[in-house]
Amino acid sequence: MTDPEKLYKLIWLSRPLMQSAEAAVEHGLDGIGLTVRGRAVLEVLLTEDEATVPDIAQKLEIKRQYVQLMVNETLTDGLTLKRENPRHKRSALIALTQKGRALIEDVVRREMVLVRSVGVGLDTADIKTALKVITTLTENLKKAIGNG
Amino acid sequence: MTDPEKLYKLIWLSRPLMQSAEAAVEHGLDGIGLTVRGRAVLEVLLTEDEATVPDIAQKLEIKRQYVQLMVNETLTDGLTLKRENPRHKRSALIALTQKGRALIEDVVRREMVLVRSVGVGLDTADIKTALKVITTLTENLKKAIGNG
DNA sequence: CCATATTGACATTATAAACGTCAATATGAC
DNA sequence: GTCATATTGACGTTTATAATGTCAATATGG
Repeated sequence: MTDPEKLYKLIWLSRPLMQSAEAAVEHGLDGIGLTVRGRAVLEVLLTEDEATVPDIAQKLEIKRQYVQLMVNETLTDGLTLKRENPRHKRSALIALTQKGRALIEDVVRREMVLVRSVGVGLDTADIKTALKVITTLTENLKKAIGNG
Repeated sequence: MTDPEKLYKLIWLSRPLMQSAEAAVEHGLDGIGLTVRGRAVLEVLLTEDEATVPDIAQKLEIKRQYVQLMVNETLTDGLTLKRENPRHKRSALIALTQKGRALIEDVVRREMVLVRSVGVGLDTADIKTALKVITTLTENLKKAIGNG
């Protein structure tokens, strides 16, 4: 049996966690010349290697029109470039430039240093458990909304 | 020792969790005649019984000027009322009306039903662990930003 | 009593994102 | 190949959430 009170608390802790996490990211981005939304695009491309704008939108779970703006910024800044898309002539594949890759890798590296420091005192097994709980919870919530 | 990769994943899961949770709340608010920000105020007052606008702002960790708007809405809708504040004559205490209390209690009750259903399959001990991990993580992140 | 702080009210701005729509062009079924 | 349908990029509008700035009123505390 689950304890609904604790579960309720846990769910609402997601907001403060997210806010501090994003504040930390913003902090780390200070003076680097990369915006938060630019970072989001680059991070997707770090794992995806190349993707169309709609692909990225799906990954980020936001609308393609907004991603378009994000991507255009990174193109302007020379952090990404367009590659011919064999599957769709109008929709180019977006990929990291050398500059973009160096930048996002540096950003992520620094973030990992921070993560390491905030993780002091936490047990690996507990983190694994938390990861499982949060994942399950998120999936179940999505399903619950989807249905009714 | 902690596993920074897993920890990193866990931190970024806070966003999808929060989004589905808030989507669920919005869903539950549909047709009730209560806005998301109205709900936030009422929920604070459910645990605080009475509070000034600046008090609520501190609880919600947002600016008092914005909370003022939120509170004014609930006052207009007859969900909250002003009480004389012995500690400050200009800053009234805000408290739930019968109507407001009934409404927020009903909303929370329904949310608990949903929480119960999405918690199926999760172990109480695991939830407790997750709660501890997330709490620690959030605190540490806040500290880390605060300092350097 | 008076300097200082708090509060409410209001206006402006920022950010993240949704929504609507158009024209261009691709794609896929025939 | 042609044509109906879908996809995409571009652009404009709108919404929600919140921060910021500022003023006047009024409280509070030394």
